[in-house]
Amino acid sequence: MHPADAPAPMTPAPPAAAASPRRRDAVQTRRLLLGAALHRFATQGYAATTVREIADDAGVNAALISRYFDSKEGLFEQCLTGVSTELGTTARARTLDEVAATMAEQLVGPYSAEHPNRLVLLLRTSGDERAERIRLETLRTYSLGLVAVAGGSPDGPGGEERLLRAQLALSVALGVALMRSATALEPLASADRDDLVGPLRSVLHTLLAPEGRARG
Amino acid sequence: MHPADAPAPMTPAPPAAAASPRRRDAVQTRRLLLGAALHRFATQGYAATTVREIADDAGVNAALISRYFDSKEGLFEQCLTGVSTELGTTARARTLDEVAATMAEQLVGPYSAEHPNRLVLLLRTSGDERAERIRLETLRTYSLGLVAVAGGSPDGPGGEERLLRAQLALSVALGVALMRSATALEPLASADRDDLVGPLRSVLHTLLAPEGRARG
DNA sequence: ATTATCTATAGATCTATAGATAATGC
DNA sequence: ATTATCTATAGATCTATAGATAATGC
Repeated sequence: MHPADAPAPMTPAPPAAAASPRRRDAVQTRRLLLGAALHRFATQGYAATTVREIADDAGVNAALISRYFDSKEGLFEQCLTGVSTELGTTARARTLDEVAATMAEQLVGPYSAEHPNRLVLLLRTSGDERAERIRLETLRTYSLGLVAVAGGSPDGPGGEERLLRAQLALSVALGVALMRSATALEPLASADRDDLVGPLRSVLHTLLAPEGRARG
Repeated sequence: MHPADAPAPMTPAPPAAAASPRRRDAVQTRRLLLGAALHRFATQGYAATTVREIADDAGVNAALISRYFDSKEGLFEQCLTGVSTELGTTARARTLDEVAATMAEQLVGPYSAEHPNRLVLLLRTSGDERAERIRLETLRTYSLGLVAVAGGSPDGPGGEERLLRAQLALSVALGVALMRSATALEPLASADRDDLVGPLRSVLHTLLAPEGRARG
C-alpha cells in the first residue's frame, strides 16, 4: 500500500518452499538485476540506492552485480542504455498527437504506481562521465526527433528556437514523470492516461505546431 | 568552467591570509550552511551530498551542522522550508503572464549557471517524513495558487481538471529546472530569461486560460 | 563564564572482491 | 571441469558526538 516502502521483487523471489535448489541462469539473473536496478534508480536516484537493495529485490546475491556489471556504476550505465534503446524503439510517432499519446502511455505505463516511469532515469545522475554521455545523447536524439515530427528542422533560421521548444516539450514529460514518482500530489499523482493525454496534446501543439495552429 | 566540479563557497572562504582568527558568528554560520546546503542538495540530491561537502563550501566545520540543525536531515528540512516561504513571498503574480515572467526569472535566476534553481529542491527527496510533508504542502499551495490566478476554483464541476492542469503547469517549471540543473542539453541549458518566457507563457495559457484563449 | 568552533573518533554503513560452494556438462 | 552463486570480509566512506580549544563578555 505504501509505494515507497518495499518495491516488490521482480519475481516473487524464492517461494520460500522447501529450500529450493540454487537458481542457475546467468541470463535471467542479469535481467532480474537490471529490472530491479531500473526501478530503484528511477525511484530513489543513484546515490540513495544500495547494491544490496537491488540484489534483494532481484532475489539474488549482491556479489553478482560486480560479476555481471562490473560495478554499481556499470549497472546504472546499462539501465540508461536500456532506457535509451527502449525510447528509440518507441519513437515511431509520426504526428504530435501520436507523440502525446505515447507520452501519456509512458507516464502511466505498464509501470507506474508501484512501477515508476522509466523516463525519470534520464534525470538521475551518478556522476559518471560515461553515463552522462549516454543520457545527454539520448535526450538530444529525442528532442531532434520531436522537431522532425513537428515538421521542422533544427538548422537554418528559427531552427534553434524550434529545438529549444522541443526540449521544453521533453521537459514537460520528464517533469510530470518525476513529479508523479517523487511526490504524492493529487490529482496529478494518480491521473490516468486519459486525464493526461488531452493537456499533453495541447502543450505539444502549442510548443511545436507550425504557427497558427496552437490547439489540436 | 565546469559547473559540476567545485561550486564556489558562499563566501570566498577564509582568504587564506595570515591565519585569520576564528570567525565567531552563529547567525552568519547558520546562513552560510543553509546556502551551501541548498546548493548541494539542489544540484546533487540529498543522498549524494555529504555534510562534509556542505561544511567545506560554507567554510566552517562539519560538526556545526549537528549543532545548528541537529542533523543532515534537519538541515535539508530547513532548506525546504526556506524554499517554501521564498515561493510564498514570490507568489504575487496576478495574471498568467506575470506567472510566466516569474517562472522564467526563477529558472534563470540570480542563481543558475553555477547556482542552480532553488525550485529543483522540491523534487529532491530524503526519505524523511517531515520533509515530505513540507514539500507536498508547498506544491499543493503553489498549484492552488495557479488555479486562482487563472480565475478558477478547484472545487465544483471541472475543478479537479483545473487543478490537474495547474499541476501540469507546475511540472513544466520543475521539469525545466531539473533539466537545466541535471543536464547540459543545449540550447535549453543556457537559454536565458527571454528565450524561456515566450514558450512558458504559451504553455500556461494553453493549460490554464479560460476556454477560447489558448494563446497569449 | 559563556558559547562558537574545531579535533578526534566511535559506530554504522556500503562497495568490491577473494575464495568457497554447488549445480551442470562431459 | 566449468561456471553460476554465495560467504566472509577488507577498506573506504559517512554521520553524529564527546570533549578540547579559542573568542567574547563581564
